[in-house]
Amino acid sequence: MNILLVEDDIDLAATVVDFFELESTICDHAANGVAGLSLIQQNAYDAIVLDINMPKMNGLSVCAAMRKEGIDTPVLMLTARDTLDDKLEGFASGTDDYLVKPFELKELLARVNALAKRRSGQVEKFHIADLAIDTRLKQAVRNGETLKLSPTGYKILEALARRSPAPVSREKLMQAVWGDNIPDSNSLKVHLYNLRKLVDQDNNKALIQTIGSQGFALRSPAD
Amino acid sequence: MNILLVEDDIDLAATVVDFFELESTICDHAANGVAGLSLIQQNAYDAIVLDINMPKMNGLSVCAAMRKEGIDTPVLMLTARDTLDDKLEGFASGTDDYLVKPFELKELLARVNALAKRRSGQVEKFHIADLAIDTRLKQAVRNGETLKLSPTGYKILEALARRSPAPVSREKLMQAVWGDNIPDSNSLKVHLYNLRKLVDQDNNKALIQTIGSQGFALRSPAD
DNA sequence: ATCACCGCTTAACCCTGTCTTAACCCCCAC
DNA sequence: GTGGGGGTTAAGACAGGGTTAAGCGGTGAT
Repeated sequence: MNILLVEDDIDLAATVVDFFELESTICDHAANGVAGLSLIQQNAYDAIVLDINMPKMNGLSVCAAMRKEGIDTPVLMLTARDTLDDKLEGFASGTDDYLVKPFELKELLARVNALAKRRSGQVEKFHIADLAIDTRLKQAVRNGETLKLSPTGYKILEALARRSPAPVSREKLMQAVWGDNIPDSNSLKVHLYNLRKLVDQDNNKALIQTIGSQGFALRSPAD
Repeated sequence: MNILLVEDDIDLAATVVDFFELESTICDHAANGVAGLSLIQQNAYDAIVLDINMPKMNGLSVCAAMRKEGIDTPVLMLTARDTLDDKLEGFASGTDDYLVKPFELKELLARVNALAKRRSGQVEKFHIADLAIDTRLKQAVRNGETLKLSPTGYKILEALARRSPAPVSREKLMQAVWGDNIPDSNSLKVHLYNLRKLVDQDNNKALIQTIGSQGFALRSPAD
């Protein structure tokens, strides 16, 4: 794992770098925005941690600049306590996550790992047993055959895969498919039914499982 | 999302509750520390917002008390403007974040969401003797076999595991399972019976133990 | 412009597993 | 002996999920 920290507080930066290296994560460091941007342009990082308040070029500008160049490395923003507007702005400029100072080191690590992983998942595919999902092509393959999923069917499947093997509650699923305004009735049930027919079909191993009154999970029956 | 606000200023509290409900976040309210603590003990919140200055029991004490009981729900502390010392004290008592009054509602919401989300992403696993419980997967494994728990069965087991090896009173268990409205009769007894059949089965070492008239504990018999 | 097709929603209905209830039993303490 | 706390059992109620079919709206082709 290869990440970049852009932070003007030298003490804090040193602490973070040390901690990350303990976890076998290589962590470059730049002390201001301009230096950071230049490193970003030169290297391929798995994730980037940006402080917002910095001399020369603040984190938001750095983020906006790199996005403009088409660099889609995930970015986690570090913000000071009382600057909410910054945060909102941050997300507009292409930030993937943020953390409020002061923070715990292990939390930063966890989030950075999550971001890096998420991204590698974005480019690649999910694999659950013999089912492969390609989020870019928006299609799923099982047993060599690409499944003829409807748009919503695919959305549900991807939402399940994203959390796999953990169960996903009905609400989360509906959220994932319809966003804010959810249809009245049991539409989800029907979609799940149809999805199962396509995915699990005449296959012995049913990957889509219903977990008690918790929700649904995508995992191989053995687990 | 289910959060608790403990705040003695009724007007402020009402404002916050209204705002949160607009954002489809259920927000309980307690007007003083003692009431707050009792709600905390009874319910499982995703996050708790505590005012520091309150009659009867201040926010710091509430936070310290709940941590002492092993409740690790994230806490956001509200502090008056010019009491920095309070803040430092706050973090000592187990606070996860704080906000200075006056604050913007949307900022409070953003922080509370961040806290709750952070926690829900965490993987929590419990190990009691040869029993392993994974709260993310919502399943329990003993002796290599995953147990076929009913929804309520799992809830009870998780509640027991959360406090293990301490005993959990009937009331606490019922709260954990049914929340507010509890069934009339001896349903818990039956659930416990069924749970034991699944967990302790033909195993010599019974992990679910009944403690005097204290309640029930999940621990290995040796302890 | 019209028609056919496809997927989405809706509202039934059925079925299975789970929860509740109310017994009865046992053991121990008083 | 009596009462209370807990364990065991079985039956009925119930909810949640599964299944099916009909109708609606949009889209693309003719």
